Amino acid sequence: MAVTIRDVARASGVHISTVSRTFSAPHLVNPNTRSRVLAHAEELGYRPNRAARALITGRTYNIGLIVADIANPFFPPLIKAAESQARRHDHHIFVADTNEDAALEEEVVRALAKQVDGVLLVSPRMSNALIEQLSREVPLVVVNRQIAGIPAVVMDVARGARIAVEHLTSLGHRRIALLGGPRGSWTSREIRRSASTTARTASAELVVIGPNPPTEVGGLTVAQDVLRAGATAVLAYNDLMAIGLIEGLLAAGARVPEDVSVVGIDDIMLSRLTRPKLTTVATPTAAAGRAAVDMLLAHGDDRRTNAHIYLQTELVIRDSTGRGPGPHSPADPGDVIAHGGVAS
Amino acid sequence: MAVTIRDVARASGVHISTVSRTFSAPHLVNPNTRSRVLAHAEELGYRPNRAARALITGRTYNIGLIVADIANPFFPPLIKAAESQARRHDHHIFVADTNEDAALEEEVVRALAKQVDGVLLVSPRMSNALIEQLSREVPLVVVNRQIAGIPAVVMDVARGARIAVEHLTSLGHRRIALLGGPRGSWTSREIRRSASTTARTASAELVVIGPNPPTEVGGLTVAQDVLRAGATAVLAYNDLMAIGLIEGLLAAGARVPEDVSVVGIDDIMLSRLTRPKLTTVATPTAAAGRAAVDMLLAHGDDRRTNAHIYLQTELVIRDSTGRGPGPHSPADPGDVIAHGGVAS
DNA sequence: GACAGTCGTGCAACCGCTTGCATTAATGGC
DNA sequence: GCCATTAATGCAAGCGGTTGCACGACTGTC
Repeated sequence: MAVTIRDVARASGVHISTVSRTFSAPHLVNPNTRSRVLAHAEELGYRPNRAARALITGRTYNIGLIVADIANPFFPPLIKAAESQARRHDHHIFVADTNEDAALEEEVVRALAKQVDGVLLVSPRMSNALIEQLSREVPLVVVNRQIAGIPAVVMDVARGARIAVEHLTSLGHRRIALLGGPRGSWTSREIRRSASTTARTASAELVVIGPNPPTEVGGLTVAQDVLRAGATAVLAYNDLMAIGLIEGLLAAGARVPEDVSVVGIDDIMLSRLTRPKLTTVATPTAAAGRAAVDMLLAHGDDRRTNAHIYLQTELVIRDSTGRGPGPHSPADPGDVIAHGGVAS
Repeated sequence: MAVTIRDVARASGVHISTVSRTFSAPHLVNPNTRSRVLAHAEELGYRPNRAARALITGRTYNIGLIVADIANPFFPPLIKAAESQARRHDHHIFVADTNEDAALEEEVVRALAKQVDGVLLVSPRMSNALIEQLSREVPLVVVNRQIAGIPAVVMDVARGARIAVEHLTSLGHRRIALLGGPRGSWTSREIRRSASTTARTASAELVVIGPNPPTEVGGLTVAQDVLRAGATAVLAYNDLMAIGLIEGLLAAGARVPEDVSVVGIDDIMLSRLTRPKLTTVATPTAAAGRAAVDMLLAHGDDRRTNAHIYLQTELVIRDSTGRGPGPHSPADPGDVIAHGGVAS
């Protein structure tokens, strides 16, 4: 049915190895022969069968991309960027969704391992030990996680959280709630660590609420907890939770930002469109997707490198944050950036 | 490096064909042998190489999923549902993004054709003729398009558009703008056709503006055109455009819905969160993703079937629509449904 | 004109697995 | 106790490519 290398060879009157070389080692074949073969290949609509090629070369030209939840708006820009970058290098992308389930992550990596050149693990929920083990079975690049010996692309959320908390304390907030993310999230731990340190430095209190599911509902359901805790400002694990929280706060009769200030993280598209518009820490998701693909393709088979790429985050101040009860200091304009560049 | 069928055969003391049958035709092997082989396979961490299997069986257990724009919030729920349904049947999903480019669609289908069992073409921008031609090279299921002989999953946007326009005319709107979608979109044509007929029946005027890019910016930039056209109500090709339009209208000093009513299509997550909350036609995207996968797996190799699955759409009335200048009739409560079920 | 070097091509093994056929052993009917 | 079945396994070809090696035809050198 499908046209194979043999059909092209027959049509061109050469051996299949010559056809093969025409595509994978053109310099080895006589220019005349080459153009004749190419003409026949074109005419017949021949495309090399990648699976067959992979069988012998070991390179599939496929990449696995594993995310916790495709429908979480944080991921699509990353997926899109990764896919486009991969295709630029003639690779295809398998996308898999693990529903925030660590066990499923492992299973999917294993299932994909044989048919990809590597796997991009975005915001994994697995343990470090398991990731290290898997990286022995298939080249891995993790995004939003730091593990010694595993190539990684990390967005500097620690800095983002610091600046967000500084923003809040400078507005006079003295009691800040932190909405934690899902269990197993490295990012969530980083945020917590950094926010905690920063709050202490500014002699503000940090009340941690969580872990929570990283969704709108996750934010909505803790609105009461936030009010009960007496916090006048909140830093949420991500924008979705922040937006859900705002909904919950408004429903409970609290005003945002007059009564409670809310800061999200990620700067998803949504955040510009809600009312009030969300103040948030922008993370360069598209850049992360591209960088992760580049890293995977660059490192190829030499696993266990210490290459880490750091991407900068920035505070985008919109309408969901305002004055708190305490004295406020003038904001440092250097930290406020409207549109983000990327540093490595 | 990787463990192959030979390693398992050696460990179990049987021929590789017995190992092969243990996995692909278990009834042909003695239960004792089978469990011994399975034990050794498990111990060694053996997983059959799918590429090698595909080479001989012709089945890859992979599916291609091609969308115009992963970052457009309409698609992720569909991708997520398709991926999960595919995995339920032990298939993996290649996701490709074509940036709304018809030529790229063709290229991607061809590139993927050899390594998938079929391709899901979601909201394709290609011509029917090209789709028919491609369907001869690889099994195809189209979503949101009707082509004779090609299996399809279509959301009944015609009915959705009809009910949306009826909603507007019953509120007293007599001059309605329709924001068209991208060139090549079957859905856009369906909406236009249906809206046009419905408007005529209600003796309202329909002003078509477009084609437009199906994005927030696409809606934002035509706000002036809408006002200039003197329309008091708008039906947009999708929610993203509707939301952009509302932004544009508000920026231009028009109130929504007091001065202009706006209806979107899709009911993306965003639409519940903007202010005003968007009235929109809900399309069952997740169900479409599942149905498309089921269809592809069911039809297998018998291309050219006429199987079409129709999914129902529903009007969700929120806050972006209100009274128009003309006389209004009471809304038909039967058409107003808050949460959607799915019919086939 | 003999010889070494280069270039272009063919040959055949092989990647990991499936599968039709052959082979062997065990079973049951008479 | 013999023969026909049936069950379980082995054998080997082949899926569509790639690649090390061998070989023949030129080329240039002395």
